[in-house]
Amino acid sequence: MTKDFNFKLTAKLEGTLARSGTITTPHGDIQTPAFIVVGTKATVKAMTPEQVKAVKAQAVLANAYHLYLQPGHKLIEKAGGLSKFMNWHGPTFTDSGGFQVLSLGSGYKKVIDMIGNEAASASQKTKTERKAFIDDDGVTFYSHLDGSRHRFTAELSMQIQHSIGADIMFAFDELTSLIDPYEYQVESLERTLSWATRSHNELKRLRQAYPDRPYQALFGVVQGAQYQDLRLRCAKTLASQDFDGFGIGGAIEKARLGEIVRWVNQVLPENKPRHLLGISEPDDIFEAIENGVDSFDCVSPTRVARNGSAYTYEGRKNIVASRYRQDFKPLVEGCPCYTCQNYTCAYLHHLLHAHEILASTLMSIHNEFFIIKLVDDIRDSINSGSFFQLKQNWLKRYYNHI
RNA sequence: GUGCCUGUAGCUCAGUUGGUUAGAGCGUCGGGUUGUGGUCCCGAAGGCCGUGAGUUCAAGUCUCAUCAGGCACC
Repeated sequence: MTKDFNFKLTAKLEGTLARSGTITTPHGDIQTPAFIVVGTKATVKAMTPEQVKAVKAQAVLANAYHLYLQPGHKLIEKAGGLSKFMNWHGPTFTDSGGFQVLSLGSGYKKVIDMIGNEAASASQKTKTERKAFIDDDGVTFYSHLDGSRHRFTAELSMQIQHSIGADIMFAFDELTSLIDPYEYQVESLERTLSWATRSHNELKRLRQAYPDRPYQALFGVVQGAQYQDLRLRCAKTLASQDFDGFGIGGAIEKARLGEIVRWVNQVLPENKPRHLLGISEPDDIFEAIENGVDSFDCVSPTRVARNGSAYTYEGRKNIVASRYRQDFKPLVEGCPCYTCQNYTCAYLHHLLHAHEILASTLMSIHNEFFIIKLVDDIRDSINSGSFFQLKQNWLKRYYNHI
């Protein structure tokens, strides 16, 4: 098997950990820093692959848990792999399903924000209704689709991801929440590290068993919550193993995101890519890139789009609000995206109120374009040395509306 | 003309043998959404309970009258 995966640095920003580069995969290159679009169930919600391409997305990230339950990873394998199945011909990622350990487990139906506050849940019976139970060997959970019982282990996650056939896969990990105590974080980190090694070993076995498959890269995932000793131990341990790159995961307090990412990236090898999982707020993106992150993925652009919010240079705007009823300007004046080139706020406001499905599509096109362009602009600024100028101007306008 | 049924939030309706400040869903208005459990989460505004009398300590609820809509019969 040829290893047609690598990462090449293009430029580094003096005095920071920021860098630009190129990730090469069997399905094409990714210029970094890059925003990776999320397509959980082998579709970027409400968007065709042509539209995904038109917003300049370089890669799509799908989810092993969801595809395992529906339509089943074996079916995707039979279809010729994720890329062919969903008609997306660029690079693909799959997440391991580790996130669902939290979202179906201790975090089930709870709102746990990035400060660590546990907000009131939709259901008061959270504790008794949780649908995932964790032990050192794996996670037992109940399908959100039909209630059937399943069990994930590091080995099964790798088998699923291998069948799905994404270019970049993540090791099976446990995502803890900010409100878990230190003792639990330690216990959880042991599991994540052991699962990383087991994921790696299982993949080696699969590579030998299927020597004709294109190379599928594996990223180990750094956990450790907000604790420096845990983050460092995790990053060092993973760095000493032969991963192709790294994910940085876990709930991270917004105010400490840059700091935590810096600890990790100072320890991880410079010549391998680092992906920050689940982040897309503009200030977080600047912080992360400045501290050495190469790629991101996040559901936010499409999720908030479906609920009526649009990213603009002056912050996020709720287009459902009545002030847009007769606003005949585009979401962002001068924005070259398909939505802004052809539609007004008033029309989008109407579609949202009428619950027309085109609203989701047009809003998603704009939001994905906007966040991807932000990251692309940051990449250019690293290459040209104007990163701090861009950061200051951009964030001032976005958060202070100046 | 006679009999019966129905009038409660913008809409569709709940409201116990009469008993605190009359509720829900939808809609409206505002906010939220960070490795997605595809129409989600939080909050707010909005009612002289058709109208007028009466019974009662107390009426959306009981009585009478009246207005409006519906059904049936002559």
